[in-house]
Amino acid sequence: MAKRNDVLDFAVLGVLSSGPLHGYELRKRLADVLGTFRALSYGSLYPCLRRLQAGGLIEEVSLTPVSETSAPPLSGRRARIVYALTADGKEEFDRWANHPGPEAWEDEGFAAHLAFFGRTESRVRLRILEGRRSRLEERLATLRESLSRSGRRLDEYTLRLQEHGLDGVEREVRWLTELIDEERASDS
Amino acid sequence: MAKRNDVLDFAVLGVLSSGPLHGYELRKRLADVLGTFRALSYGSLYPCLRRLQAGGLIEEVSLTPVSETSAPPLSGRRARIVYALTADGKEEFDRWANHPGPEAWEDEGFAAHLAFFGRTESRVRLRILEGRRSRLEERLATLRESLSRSGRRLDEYTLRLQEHGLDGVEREVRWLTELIDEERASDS
DNA sequence: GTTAGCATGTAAGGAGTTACATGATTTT
DNA sequence: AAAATCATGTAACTCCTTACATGCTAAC
Repeated sequence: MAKRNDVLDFAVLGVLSSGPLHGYELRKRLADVLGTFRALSYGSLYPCLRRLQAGGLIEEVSLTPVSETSAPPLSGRRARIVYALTADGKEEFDRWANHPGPEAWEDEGFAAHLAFFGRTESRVRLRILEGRRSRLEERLATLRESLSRSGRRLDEYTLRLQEHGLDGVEREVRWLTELIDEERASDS
Repeated sequence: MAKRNDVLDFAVLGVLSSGPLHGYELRKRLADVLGTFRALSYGSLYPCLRRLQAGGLIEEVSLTPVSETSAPPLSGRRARIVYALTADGKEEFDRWANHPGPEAWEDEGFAAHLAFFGRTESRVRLRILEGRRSRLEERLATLRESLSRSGRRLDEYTLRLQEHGLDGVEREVRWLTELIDEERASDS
């Protein structure tokens, strides 16, 4: 199992795990949670919802979504399709959040896991943060190696770009170290 | 014109502009120049070469590529197909390098332009750097706005991730400002 | 009355990857 | 004799975006 769009599926389940929502609203939450960049189009989202529904992880409900606290008579507006997690969906989300695979060290996967750290056990959080840091340290080694290998014959500006990229990764490693230290302190 | 793969095409023309190369070697140079990340697969590169050839921007040559300085009798080895820029290809590359479109402010496009700054006029370099900086300042405004809008209801960790992303963009703006100042100084 | 925002969806296409197919040469 | 590196190429597949189709309500 687990082969297809994984990260997106996980994010959708994660957002739905705080309450039922319809597609349009879901997309906005997704953008907030994963960063404005990962604001996917409806052309991705709606097929994803159908896929999750077909897999029995979410279902249509007729409840008003949580966003509508003091419901305006939901007068007209086009019919919304509100989705909620099923029991299987909750289970699947929990499996994702607390039994991370190697996708959790990659850029997108890591961001998605971090976004739902509130639903992840402290022990697992630490594992994800450390795994991510190792991943970046590997990348750092590769970058340094390639820079010292081809650095001399590179354009001055290209060199600056590479060095800037390297600094960025180093910065992220320091950031992760901070998070790890805090996690260890609060866990103790 | 100009609709399809643009950035990749530009990068290939750019690498070939320092001398003829065959696909295998070209791919390695491309990785050095654009960062190891942008190391595209042969499944992308070879079709790209055929596309450029069909467009008359590159052509097959029987010369040994520059990489073979003191040629080992090129004994066996599978037949290599060495490509060189045509006159049209040189012209097209120059148009790219010195008449940048809006793609030059985006992540990939900017990296590609920077990689060939050696072949770009100082005046144009400045324009690209400043355009990129404006682009990032826009992004900064969007991020800040979305952070202050949805920041309160965000998970502590998600917030940290967003802030880290924001810091990263600010850092890039400072970096660009350095480059711009240097460019202005050397231009004077 | 027209624009903006809400709301769902499909079809076509772009850009890339992986896995495969093929085969030689050099190094271990 | 196996493994690594050189070298070119194709087919299938993934994931995503854009543009379109539809239609309602609220605000200007």
